[in-house]
Amino acid sequence: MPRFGADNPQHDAGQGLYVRKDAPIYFENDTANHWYEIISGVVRTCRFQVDGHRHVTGLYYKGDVFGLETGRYQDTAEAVTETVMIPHPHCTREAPAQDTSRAYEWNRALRKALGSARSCIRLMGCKTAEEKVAAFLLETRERLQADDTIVVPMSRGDIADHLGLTIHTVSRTITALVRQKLIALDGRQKIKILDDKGLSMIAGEAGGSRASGPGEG
Amino acid sequence: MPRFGADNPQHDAGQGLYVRKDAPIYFENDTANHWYEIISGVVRTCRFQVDGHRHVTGLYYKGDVFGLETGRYQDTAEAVTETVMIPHPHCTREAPAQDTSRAYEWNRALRKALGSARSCIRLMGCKTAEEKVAAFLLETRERLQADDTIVVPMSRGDIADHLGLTIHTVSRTITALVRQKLIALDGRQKIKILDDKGLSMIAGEAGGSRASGPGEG
DNA sequence: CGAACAATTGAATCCTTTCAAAGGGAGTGG
DNA sequence: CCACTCCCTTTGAAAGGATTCAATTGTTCG
Repeated sequence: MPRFGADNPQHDAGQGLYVRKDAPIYFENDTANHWYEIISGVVRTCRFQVDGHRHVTGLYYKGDVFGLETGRYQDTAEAVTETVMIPHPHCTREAPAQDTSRAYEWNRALRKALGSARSCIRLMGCKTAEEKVAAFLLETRERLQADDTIVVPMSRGDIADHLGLTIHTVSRTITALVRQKLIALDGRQKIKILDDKGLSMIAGEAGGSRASGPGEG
Repeated sequence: MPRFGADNPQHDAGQGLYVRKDAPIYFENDTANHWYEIISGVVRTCRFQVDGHRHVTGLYYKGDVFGLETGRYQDTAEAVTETVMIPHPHCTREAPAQDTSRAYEWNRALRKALGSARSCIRLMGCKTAEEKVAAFLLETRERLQADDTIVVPMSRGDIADHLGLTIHTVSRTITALVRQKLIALDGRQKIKILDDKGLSMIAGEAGGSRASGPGEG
């Protein structure tokens, strides 16, 4: 079985690693040699059910980290766009966490990974297709650090497998949001957010402001 | 608004903390003073949408940790059963990570929390109600370290809000699994797993064995 | 034993999926 | 430069599954 992931026991730590669009980075059940920090580009992790269904378990953007599981990778990682990232060696039995700074680095990375996982859980907690897509758009804007216009880097299929929907439903839902004048399309990748609060409402979040709410000023 | 969580700035680190069934531990948006390690009992974390819907974002059992977010808690934590846990002080600006052993402790805790989050994501990745419930039962057995008979500690409502279903669907699905002779009920809490592999198949996992699969010998 | 709450079950509705087909871009080759 | 093809996306109609509404059954606790 010729499987070629970018993960390699001999990566130079700190060296930037380039992977092209759609290239695999590591496979589920491979020995986890490194975790990765994204310099530029987008990465997805996914799992496959026996019936062939794919579940995109995470999407990672500039500054995010992934592949922090110990022992063996529990997902497959692939580049969504061409991506540059830094591989960091994992803690192993032979090379345990020697120095403190290393421990702190892991700490920071683990916190970051936990945050990504939380985002994913929040997204999947939405019930209807409209809630999911609205939440996804808001989340993607935030993680891409984009303003009102998002250039969605992944395909409808990726979005669908991330949200637990079909391509068709994702497409229909986006169309519906356009018709409601909440967003506008420019090609299939560029999505402009027209009504922030409207989207937030649909997503089930407190409209627009993330803080403790209006309160009783 | 009188909100009384068990989280308290003055917890004695290392002291066991007892909370009764259904008691709150901390609330979303509270300052995160501690993270918790469960000695006995079960805890749920949840978030609420503006429409009132509840999403159970995590279930934690003996040995699990929760509440590791920095700054403010992002979920509300409540005891599902009466619970004993150990509060651990969070790293703050005033009291940064001084010593190495503390850093390692956090490391271990963060890894554990990441594992719990992964489980949750795996569960929510299931598409149909049957897949979700089957996966939930298998997961619960594992995390309770139970044998074939699970004493499910939470209500149908908790299960439903965890899986993104309604109480009705959960109930119907369980009934269906009983009819298929995959499980058997004894009261509403005791669930006996009759057909391991059958459940795994439905859950979409490779039947029973978790390893690299049959491969090509 | 009765009351209150949790769980189960039935029937109709709504939403998502499935099946089927058409539309639109990007890239290649003539 | 244009025509063609391939693949992704959009859209339509029918089918399937989960939710909602409504009511019953079963448990636990006072």
